[in-house]
Amino acid sequence: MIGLQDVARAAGVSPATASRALHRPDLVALRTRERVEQVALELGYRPNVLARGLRTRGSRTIGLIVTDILNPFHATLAKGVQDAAEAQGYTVLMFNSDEQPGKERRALETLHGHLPMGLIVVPTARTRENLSVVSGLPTVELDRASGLEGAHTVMVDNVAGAREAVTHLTGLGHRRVGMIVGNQDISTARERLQGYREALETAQVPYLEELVLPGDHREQGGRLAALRLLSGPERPTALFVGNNEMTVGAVLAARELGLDIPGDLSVVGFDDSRWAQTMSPALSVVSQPTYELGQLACQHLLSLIAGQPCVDSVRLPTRMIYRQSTAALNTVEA
Amino acid sequence: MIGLQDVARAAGVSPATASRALHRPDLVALRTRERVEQVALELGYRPNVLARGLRTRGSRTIGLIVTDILNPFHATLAKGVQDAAEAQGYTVLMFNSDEQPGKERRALETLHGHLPMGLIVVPTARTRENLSVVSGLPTVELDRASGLEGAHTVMVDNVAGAREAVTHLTGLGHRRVGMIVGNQDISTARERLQGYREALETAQVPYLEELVLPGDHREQGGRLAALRLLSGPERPTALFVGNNEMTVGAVLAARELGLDIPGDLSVVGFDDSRWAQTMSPALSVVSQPTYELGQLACQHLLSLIAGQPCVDSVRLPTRMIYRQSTAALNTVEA
DNA sequence: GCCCACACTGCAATCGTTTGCAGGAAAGGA
DNA sequence: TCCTTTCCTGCAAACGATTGCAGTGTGGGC
Repeated sequence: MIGLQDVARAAGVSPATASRALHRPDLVALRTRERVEQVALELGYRPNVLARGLRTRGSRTIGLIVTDILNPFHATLAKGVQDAAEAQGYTVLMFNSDEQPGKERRALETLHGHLPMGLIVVPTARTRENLSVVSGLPTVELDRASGLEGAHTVMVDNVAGAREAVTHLTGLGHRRVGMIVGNQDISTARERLQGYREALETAQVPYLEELVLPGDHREQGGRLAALRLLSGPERPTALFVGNNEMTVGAVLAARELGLDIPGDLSVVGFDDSRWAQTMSPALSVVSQPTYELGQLACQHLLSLIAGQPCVDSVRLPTRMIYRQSTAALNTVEA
Repeated sequence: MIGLQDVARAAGVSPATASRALHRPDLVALRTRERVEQVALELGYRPNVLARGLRTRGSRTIGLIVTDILNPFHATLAKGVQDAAEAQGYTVLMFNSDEQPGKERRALETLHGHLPMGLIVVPTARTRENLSVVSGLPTVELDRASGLEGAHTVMVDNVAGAREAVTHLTGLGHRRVGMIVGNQDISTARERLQGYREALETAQVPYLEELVLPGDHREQGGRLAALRLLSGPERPTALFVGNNEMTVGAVLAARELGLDIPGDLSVVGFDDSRWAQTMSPALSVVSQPTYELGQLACQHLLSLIAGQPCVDSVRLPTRMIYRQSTAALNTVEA
């Protein structure tokens, strides 16, 4: 490994001067600086981030914890964060919590030892407690809010998104609109449920508890919930599903039961995806500006690190995309 | 930040003893050790990875460079690597090359400064040259081979996989079998093309250059290639596509042209995915043990780091999955 | 009672970089 | 010519953990 020592020796200066030449150009004579830069380039010098981080207590590294990297939504968030970080010369240390508070905690502990300058986290149900591991670290919560007082959050407007989706369904004449909803410990699930209720109320459709079933944010959970919901005596004619993975399960469940979409059942999912676009019929969804969400969270964090004042909470709008999985209620049949 | 100093002071020993108590248990008296461990736990001590890495020149960190984190195949590889690394107490620094040699090089330079103990890379077209940035670093090439002499590689048997797919098609009676093939600078693309040729030869079907069109590994490239291939005067009756993203494009192209799958065109893709399973008709594919591939690469790398002897090259088998996108050639029509 | 061996602990150097401080040279003014 | 100011450079001390070496104390053997 080529060290600053080597560069200094080759350029005939002290390590101190070499260091300054490379990132404090104004403090060193032009000729010296050029010589050092030249030598550094020739030797392929790369600063040792560990040593520098140790000395300056600033590693130009940020942590990122997502709950499921296999979910394209999270992969896209991650890419947004990474691209924004790289643009500013930051390195991202990425971890996966798999939605498990225990794994999240271990990730935070590992991260802590790396002296990151900030953290972006998609919270789990226990993030509020876990964040004590890195107390004092500038932190941005992404996609969900942990509920921590005064936390910085970057999210979409889940209430409005859900409202739009369900309003679309009631507008098509549906009165029995089911919902598969996520874990209520998680803010997005709560907010989407709220949007659902608001839309029903506006449409003067009574809210029926038996039409709202919980899922676990994964495909299997969505499938099981949908099977139960759709096998009942008076099954709903429309279904709003609270996240992308559960939507997959719900559609598969409908197929298993031999239900035609949208003939027997209209379906709207939350979050767009390749799969939603190419399945047949193509799925109507509430789409989210996912990549931008990640980018924005990172930029927000970097401002925070730089000590610039910024708003606590950012909400990006969703956009309803109308495809072929929703249709007007067949009043003859109903 | 709680340092070893603090632990030592609280336990009434020197930092040296504290250090040994925590990871050289045999060198320190039982009572002392227990006291230190107790105190470390109470104070929530976490070793400073930077300082340790600086001193020991071993950071328990490995680098991972994939070419496209948005591609579920790569996301799955990444998860396999991460899970295996975490199981051994290693942290993964992940980068995205986006298939661009320039980004790959920058990633390697950044990585180099972090003094990683090893590297897992999905090579781009220029990885051979770029790897000089981290010369001497234990490295495993994943999914593809850069062509570097004596490199360690973990891949699937692309030739056999492609052969099986195309043999399936010729077995159904197809004689005009098109292929959309990747960048020939990349080993997987070369090998899959070779499998295609071998299968044709075995079936005594002549190899026609005009039926093999290049794509760029992305959806758009696959779509454009398929549009050209399927708009010709004598269009193929079957299509083998060289990777998952291009398959999406090819299927969309077939739909645009109003071709029925599998009535007008049989399609086989390489690499399975949620999308392939749920589209209609469900897609026949050559599936890969993706997660295992990532895990294996990581275990291989860790053996390499530990100085254990291991084979240079590992090949995992693929598995052909028969679904509804392939059908016997309609001889009346043909 | 003496000495040796052994088990344990502490001192201090080290990793590569940054940075406060001070010294030295050059330049400019008197 | 001499002094002051400015500009540039080097010395040396950090950052926090690890580790070779030396020192201390205890117990046991004779």
